[in-house]
Amino acid sequence: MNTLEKCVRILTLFSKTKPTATVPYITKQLGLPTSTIYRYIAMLRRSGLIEQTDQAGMYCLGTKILELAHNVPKKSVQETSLPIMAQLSGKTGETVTLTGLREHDGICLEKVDGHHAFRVSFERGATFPLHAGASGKVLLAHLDPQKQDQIIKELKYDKFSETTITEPKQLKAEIATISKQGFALSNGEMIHGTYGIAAPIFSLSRNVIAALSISAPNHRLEEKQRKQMVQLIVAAANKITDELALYET
Amino acid sequence: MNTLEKCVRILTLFSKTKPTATVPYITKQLGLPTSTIYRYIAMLRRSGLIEQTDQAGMYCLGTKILELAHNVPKKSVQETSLPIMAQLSGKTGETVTLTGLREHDGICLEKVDGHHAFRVSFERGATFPLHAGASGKVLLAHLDPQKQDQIIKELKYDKFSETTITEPKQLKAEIATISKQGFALSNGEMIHGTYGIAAPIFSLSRNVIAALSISAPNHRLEEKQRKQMVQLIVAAANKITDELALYET
DNA sequence: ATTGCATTCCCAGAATGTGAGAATAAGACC
DNA sequence: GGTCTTATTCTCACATTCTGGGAATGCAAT
Repeated sequence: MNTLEKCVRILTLFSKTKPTATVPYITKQLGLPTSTIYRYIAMLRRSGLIEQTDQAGMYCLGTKILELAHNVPKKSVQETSLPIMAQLSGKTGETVTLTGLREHDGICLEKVDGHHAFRVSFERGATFPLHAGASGKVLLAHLDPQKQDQIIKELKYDKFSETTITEPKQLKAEIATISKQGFALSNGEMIHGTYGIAAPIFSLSRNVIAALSISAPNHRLEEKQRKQMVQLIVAAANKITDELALYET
Repeated sequence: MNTLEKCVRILTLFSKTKPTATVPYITKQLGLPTSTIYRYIAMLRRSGLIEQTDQAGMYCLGTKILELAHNVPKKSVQETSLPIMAQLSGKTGETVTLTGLREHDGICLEKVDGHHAFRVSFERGATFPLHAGASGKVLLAHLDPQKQDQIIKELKYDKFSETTITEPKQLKAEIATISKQGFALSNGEMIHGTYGIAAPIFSLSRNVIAALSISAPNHRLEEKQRKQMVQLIVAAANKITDELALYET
């Protein structure tokens, strides 16, 4: 484990739910000696990746990361998708999200909020596990079998709600269905009370590169509307796939 | 120069205007041997901080950075400022920006876009030098004299337009004025054709912690409106300062 | 085939990283 | 003011990793 890897591990300890950490905490998490962690914290602070909060002994991620994030280029999927997402969100009034794959997680690359006051809203950069929610499942479903198996084995199967899938077998069955039908549904698997529909976006070489999804409070996606929504999402995802194919040639 | 510092230098080479880079380019920029840079790129890719673009040999910042950025906590200034910024933007129709200090640069922490179709719009995480633009100057003006002198010496004085200040002496004079009057004006110093007004936000200990600014095409901030705008900005900045003081006690 | 370029490999010497413990600083709590 | 507790820095002998020139491999395009 080299210096960079250790630094990234430290940085990854911070999350939305645990945005600050003390040195003793980091020490425990990484199992490295205190003086070593202090040395790392000093390094990370010098580079701006970590900052001290108002409270002494508390650290959080620094603004240098915002600066770097500003320079992460948008991929062609993102640029192609945005107008189509905006259109879809306008037509349906619901939040539309573009999700990519990053390691063994899904990551929100773009989102267009719906106009309803009561709505679901993810943020760019938010990550979530692949076993819960329509986007995660649809990404997983269209991965090549090797990666798929590997990820299914290594997932942690956190239970977010009553409907969250927590068994590898169950997940495999679900994924097989999704792969056949070309879209995924989620009834509150990740966030209780919400409903999600997702469809895959492919590269020219027919690899999944992202998932397009729509999310709403579940009463607005009951059976009647749902059928129509599925059609809209699948059509939009296919449109993005097609446009990407045009550019890639 | 340790591993992390080298990594951060590599990451910092990427910018909005130069979002991708090749290994030979990085080699030249950092003055390190090719095989070393390849080793670093491999490390950075493993951690997701850098990704390969469609073209072989081209690299760009990776989505891991988006994930990290999502977890950078908002400081109390940001949370206090946002509603006030929204109100100010609503009232004036112009873009309102909150700018913080990061090393020797300003960095956009928050922004609320105005409703005009023709408008100025910065993005969260965008950085810019302190010698140009109202926000930069106002931050510089209220720093403690030591830091101020140091930064004034070390600035690179890039010329963005006709009105950009490029002389340390001139900048010092300007800053003295700004410090006295409590706000800064910029007539296209950074972006030709735009006008900016900025006021400082202070901590309880009376250190500048951010600048609040309003930016617009210059014809919308002509002398008549400008006076009123200055009052609005200064009032809003003071209000934020006061609210922060309440919490900090 | 051949060229050009990206990328990986190799390895002995050089430079950094490591971590227990001591030392210091900074609050917090009698 | 004194006494804790906890944060933070420092030291140094030792271990580990890093370093970088050059050779080797891989991969397209010519």
